[in-house]
Amino acid sequence: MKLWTISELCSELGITTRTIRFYEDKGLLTPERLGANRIYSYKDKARMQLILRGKRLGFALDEIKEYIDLYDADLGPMQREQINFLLERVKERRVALIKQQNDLQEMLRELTLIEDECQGMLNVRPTVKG
Amino acid sequence: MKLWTISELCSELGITTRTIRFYEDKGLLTPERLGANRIYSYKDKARMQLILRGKRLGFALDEIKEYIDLYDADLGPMQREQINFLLERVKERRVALIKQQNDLQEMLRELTLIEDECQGMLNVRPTVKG
DNA sequence: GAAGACATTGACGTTAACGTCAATGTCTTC
DNA sequence: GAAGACATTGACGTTAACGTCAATGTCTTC
Repeated sequence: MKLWTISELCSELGITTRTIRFYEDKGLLTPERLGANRIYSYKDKARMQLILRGKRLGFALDEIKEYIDLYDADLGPMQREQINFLLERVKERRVALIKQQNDLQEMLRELTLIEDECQGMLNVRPTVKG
Repeated sequence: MKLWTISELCSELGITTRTIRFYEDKGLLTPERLGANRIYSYKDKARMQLILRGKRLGFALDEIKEYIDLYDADLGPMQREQINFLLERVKERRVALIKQQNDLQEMLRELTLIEDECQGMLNVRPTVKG
């Protein structure tokens, strides 16, 4: 079972040690310790990847934390009401993500239009002076 | 041809006047003036909507500005080389957006899994005490 | 013409997400 | 055992994206 030091994990993920410690302060992950030193497991790495994906999608760390909380909620000891509550949160998230997906597709369409326009300009005739 | 005052446009877009003035400072839009007062045209509104969409997608104002610059670049007076340069930028953007789209779909898949798991827990049996 | 409603331009404040630097500890290596 | 390499915990600094507040102007309305 593979383990990482902080600098190993950071270089694999392309972030700084400051960042990962900052996330720990914010309660986004809780690595084991070997003495004073942090030791990261595969699970920690996966969690960091979730966080970084959230960032790429433009979420704030608070929102990412909420997502992670949904992600590793333990349904076992939950009451029906709690599960229903969680389900609601999940559905809200889904709605927001689908909105974002629409925005994205719209933007991609626009880029395609611009691209076509550029290609059109380039294909009119190789050079004017001909 | 419809025109807006700053507070009209802001309330339609759900933002504050501070925000729109801030964007103007950053060079993201340049409304007309009637005396000292800003007057917004339909084009300004459309541009603001582009900006807000960019924000929803998690872009920084700098990136949004670059996008807008692509968006209303005037190809007419451009040299072939300039158009090719612009094309490159557009393609870079497209690559980044498609990455983001993949991230989004992955997250949606995960949400679906969580949702199913919740539904599963709820459907086992209505209540335990039966 | 005084009172509101709305606008303007500074300018300083605030929060999130880190960067940076100092002081200190531990572990290997020559 | 001194020198690096890597780690730790503060703590203060920085940047983006606004919020807030003061001073002031203009325009309507009673």
